[in-house]
Amino acid sequence: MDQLIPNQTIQDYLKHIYNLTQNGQPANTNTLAERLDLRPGTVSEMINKMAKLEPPLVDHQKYQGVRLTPAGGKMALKVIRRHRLIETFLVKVLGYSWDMVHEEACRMEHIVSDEFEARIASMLGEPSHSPHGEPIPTSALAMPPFYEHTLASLTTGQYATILQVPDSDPGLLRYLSSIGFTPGSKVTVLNHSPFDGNLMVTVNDGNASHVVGLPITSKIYVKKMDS
Amino acid sequence: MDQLIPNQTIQDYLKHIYNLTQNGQPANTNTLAERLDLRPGTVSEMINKMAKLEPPLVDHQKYQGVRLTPAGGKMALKVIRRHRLIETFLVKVLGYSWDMVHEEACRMEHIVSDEFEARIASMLGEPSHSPHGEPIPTSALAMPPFYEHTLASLTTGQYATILQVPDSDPGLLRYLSSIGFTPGSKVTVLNHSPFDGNLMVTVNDGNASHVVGLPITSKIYVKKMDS
DNA sequence: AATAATATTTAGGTTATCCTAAATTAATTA
DNA sequence: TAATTAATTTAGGATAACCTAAATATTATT
Repeated sequence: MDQLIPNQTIQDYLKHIYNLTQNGQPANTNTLAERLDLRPGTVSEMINKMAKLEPPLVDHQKYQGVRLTPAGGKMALKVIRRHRLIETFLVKVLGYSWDMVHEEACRMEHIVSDEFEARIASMLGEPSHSPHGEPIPTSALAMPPFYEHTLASLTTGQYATILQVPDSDPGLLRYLSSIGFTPGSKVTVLNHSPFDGNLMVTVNDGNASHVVGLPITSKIYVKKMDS
Repeated sequence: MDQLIPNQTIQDYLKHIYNLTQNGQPANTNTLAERLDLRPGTVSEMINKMAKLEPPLVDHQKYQGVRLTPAGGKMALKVIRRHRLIETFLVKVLGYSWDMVHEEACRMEHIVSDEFEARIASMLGEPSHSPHGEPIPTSALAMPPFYEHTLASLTTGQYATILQVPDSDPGLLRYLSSIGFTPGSKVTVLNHSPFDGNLMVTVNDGNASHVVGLPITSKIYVKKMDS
């Protein structure tokens, strides 16, 4: 399996294409370029190269965006598994705070061995989710089902348990933990503002209430509870 | 400190120049090329570039070999510290066998953060030596003194405690542990053969004896005991 | 449907790191 | 010391991954 994994650059492309195609749509060049912090021309070139590898890692017809082939999908899941296992490892074993693990995992994911991956997974008890609640593909590269509902879909009076928060913005993660928004927390919507989408919520039935906007609530996945 | 560390290629040059200049002699291009698995022309070029960085990392006059500058020496020690800390971590925390850690450490040493280095060092109790007995520079980058005597310097009847074995050859490491040659073991020389340098030894006063040649004994450092 | 706006690709160029092979310098031997 | 051998450097090139800017295709708007 190791020898099938291509270089770091391509691994990053695979990860981002995977994320961008989760909605069923192909990933487009510009969005990919933005995520990778590269210029569109560079991405266009590399996509072409990835489509010509043997086996091809992506499906691509000119101007029509890009999708992962089965081979590309496997490799993407392998990288994602490593990333999330490493994040979990850094928090649980080395005591990192959850806002400091993403960057470190982004570097480590490309260079650790299968051995390292297997050892930390075993030490952690084959975890199914990262500290941010992101699902970890199994060692057979099966991805757990995605969560359906975001916090943004709740309305006044409803409550829910937080399942997953976005992992890559340290400032946001520090803010979320400061208001108690961590996987497992129960949030109750005191008020849903229909025009701007803001939610006023309490966490774990506490006294403090917080107003949180759509850019945040639309990226937090929850399990809805009866209300 | 982090921003002073140059890229992976240069880190590897620094490490090898450090090792090759321990005897007081400058490192020469061909030896360096061999260690780095590159062609001499490539090394010559890169040495030149490293000498022109600001601050320069190496001293070099044409045809006269290369030495580290104080800046280069610090960086070399930083990389060596990381390498040996990571080896220790892999053995002590993740349960690797000592023959499997070198390669993994060679990749990890270039990408982990100061944070990672500090956390594993603290978790391990600021270790002074790797599992192979190699000294670990302190966080202030002070290198413990080198060991003076190798196993090859013992003669018939002498005995000694093993302090350090070479870390990078997995096959050799498996052989060494199979005969009990690990740091802390006591070896007694039953016979020293003056022509070929072979030593016949027992380990920890056991029954079995082993004949070990110069290529091995000259790379194992020991503490001589009274004989 | 024609035009304007946007997205994508292509063309030509840069830099880092490697290579081989030729040229040069240093070291060794006759 | 001259000639030979060995080590080192230089010259010229290759490749991967990036860039900018121009060209082209698609999509949206009038």
